[in-house]
Amino acid sequence: MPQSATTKEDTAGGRQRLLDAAAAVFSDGGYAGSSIAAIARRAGMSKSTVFHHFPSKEALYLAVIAGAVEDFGQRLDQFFSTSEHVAVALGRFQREHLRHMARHRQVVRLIMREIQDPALEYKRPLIVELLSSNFARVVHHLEAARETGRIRKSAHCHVAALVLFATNAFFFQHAGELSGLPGLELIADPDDFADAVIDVLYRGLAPDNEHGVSR
Amino acid sequence: MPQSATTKEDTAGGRQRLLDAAAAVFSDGGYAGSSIAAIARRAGMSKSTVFHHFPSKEALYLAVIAGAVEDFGQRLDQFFSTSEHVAVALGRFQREHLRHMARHRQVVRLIMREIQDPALEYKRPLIVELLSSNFARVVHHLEAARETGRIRKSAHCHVAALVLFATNAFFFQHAGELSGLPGLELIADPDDFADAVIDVLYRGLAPDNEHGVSR
DNA sequence: GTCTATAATTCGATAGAC
DNA sequence: GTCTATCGAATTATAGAC
Repeated sequence: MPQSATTKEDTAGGRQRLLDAAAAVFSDGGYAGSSIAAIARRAGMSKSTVFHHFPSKEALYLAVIAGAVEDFGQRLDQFFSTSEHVAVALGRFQREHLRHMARHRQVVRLIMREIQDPALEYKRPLIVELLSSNFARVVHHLEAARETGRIRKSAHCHVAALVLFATNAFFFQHAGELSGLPGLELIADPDDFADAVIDVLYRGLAPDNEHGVSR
Repeated sequence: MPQSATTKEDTAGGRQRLLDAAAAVFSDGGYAGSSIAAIARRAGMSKSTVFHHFPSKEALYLAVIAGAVEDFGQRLDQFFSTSEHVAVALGRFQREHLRHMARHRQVVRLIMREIQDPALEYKRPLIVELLSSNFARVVHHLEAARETGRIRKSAHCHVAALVLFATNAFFFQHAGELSGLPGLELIADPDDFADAVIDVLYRGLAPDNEHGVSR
């Protein structure tokens, strides 16, 4: 901890290079299929250097995942912080989330795989916790908007947040096939897609004159 | 083709038993990790009988997937066919879709895995085609509703349909962890969840007085 | 490189339904 | 008798061990 900024930041520092390399290697090959040696080679450093930065393969693996998730969490609040119209804020969140996933596609793939069938079973709660934290943050912002009347009082914020994440995850996973489907070509652009989703979510499908519905 | 109903339906007939067994075995173990022998054993028949029903392991695998998808496709139209309120129809679709996935969780897992990293790479288009067909059907129903003014004219039906599927897929995959999250316990019941999603999607998040928004 | 175990697929043959 | 489901044994293909 007592390093000076110079040491810490390091020009394209070893640590970050290591994390990137690990993300790439883990991403194809999975946890078990990736050797520290391979990661070290890719990062252009020796195995011992890897162990200087992280105490174990597990720790490195988790650091890769936590890094991307927390990184997004840090920026998340900004998307909502301003006093703009909620729909605008939501649109920005959605676009930025998609961009973030695109930028970190390897880590995202890692996370998704880890959730489907965990390589580190007993670490799952930890990862879920990380993701939940960001989720809770979005919920919180929605609820704040609801309090101030910028979102309808009866809206279910948890569900709304979930729809946001779910839709983005889906888009991320299937953007490839999706763009081939008739009617969705227009949506090939993530930004356009994000806007379209928010349009539906914010304005709803109901005709403009109608309101409540009974089941 | 010229079999009588008796022959075809067969009391818990071998064919269906085979498909069920195949779904179970393929579901854990994946395509490569599952042997015809294991499937035959599970279905209580000999290997040769398997090949009597299906020309190859591949064909069996695909039949399992196609079966579940087409089964849902057949019932899909009914969910929309009536003249009830769109929100009601949407709610039913959402609930039935979740139920269908729950009933066929093994096949669903198979499909999701197949899409993530395909065991039968060159069959992917076929599977996508199957799924797309159901997707297109939902879009079609939404568009019909839009024509008749039961959904607002400016709504993007493709995106709305995608949100439906995406949300359900997400729920299916993460229902476990989800129910642990604070604020989502209430949503543990799939039916309640389905209704909540439709509430958001149909009515939107906008305050009841407000309408269009510029970005 | 050969040898071997494992898994896919093929080949008759049998038994029962209509 | 023909048709279909079923089986046991025989035949390939393949991947890994040595």
